[in-house]
Amino acid sequence: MTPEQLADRVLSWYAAHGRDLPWRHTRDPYAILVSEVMLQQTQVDRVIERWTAWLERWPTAADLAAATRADVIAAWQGLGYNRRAVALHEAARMLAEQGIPQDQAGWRALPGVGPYTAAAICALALDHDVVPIDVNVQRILERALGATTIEPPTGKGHDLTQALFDVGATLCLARIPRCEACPLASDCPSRGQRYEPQRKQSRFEGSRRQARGQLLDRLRQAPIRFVDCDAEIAALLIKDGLAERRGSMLTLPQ
DNA sequence: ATCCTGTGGC
DNA sequence: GCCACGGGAT
Repeated sequence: MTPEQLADRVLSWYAAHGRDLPWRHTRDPYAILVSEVMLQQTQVDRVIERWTAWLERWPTAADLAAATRADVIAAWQGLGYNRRAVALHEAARMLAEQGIPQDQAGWRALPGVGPYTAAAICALALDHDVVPIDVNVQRILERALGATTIEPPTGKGHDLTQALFDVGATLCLARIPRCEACPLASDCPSRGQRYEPQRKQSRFEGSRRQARGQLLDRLRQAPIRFVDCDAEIAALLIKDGLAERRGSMLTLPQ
């Protein structure tokens, strides 16, 4: 199968079976940025309501830039990878001050925006003909083409990106793909194959990760006396901009 | 127990 | 290149 055929079939499938997600109703770069940062390592179902509420509370980059960091961190509760909240807040300040970047390099200059997110924003908000490669898109391309990138047909970068996300999320699953429903199956060399998990995740119970999360949750409720917390864990939060020491107290920043 | 639309620090 | 970074769902 050629890349052109793949794009064709995925786009046809998407027209009939694509998901209707709230951030697909906007082209506002700030709103797309919020969705992409939330979606980094976080599943769609958990992001939908949080994105909607976030955009209601802070509709523009200037609105988010004007918020306190403490409020932004508090609003991130439950989304995980809390550094993203600090990065997004700082990114909003840069957007409010410097305007909207028009290319991937410009977006890469924002904290929390790496190669994937920069490409995604350019494809989805700026309508550039690029396809961001995340693990899901990479999986589809490797299985179907033996390739790691794809050049979208002119004018189709935006739709092909959304279409590949949906194929990856609903059909070309990591372990057990649903080839019987996949528009690529008839010409996919990997059709019918199963895959073993390769990633082993360390235990969460009793981990430093858990301790971090618990301390941050306490800070979200109220400042605490420094002596009442594990200094090593507090130092980790401070290093990431998630907490600060004020006298004898540990608080959310600002 | 395993999965999940990455980024940044070293 | 390797590692830390959350938390919910299944």
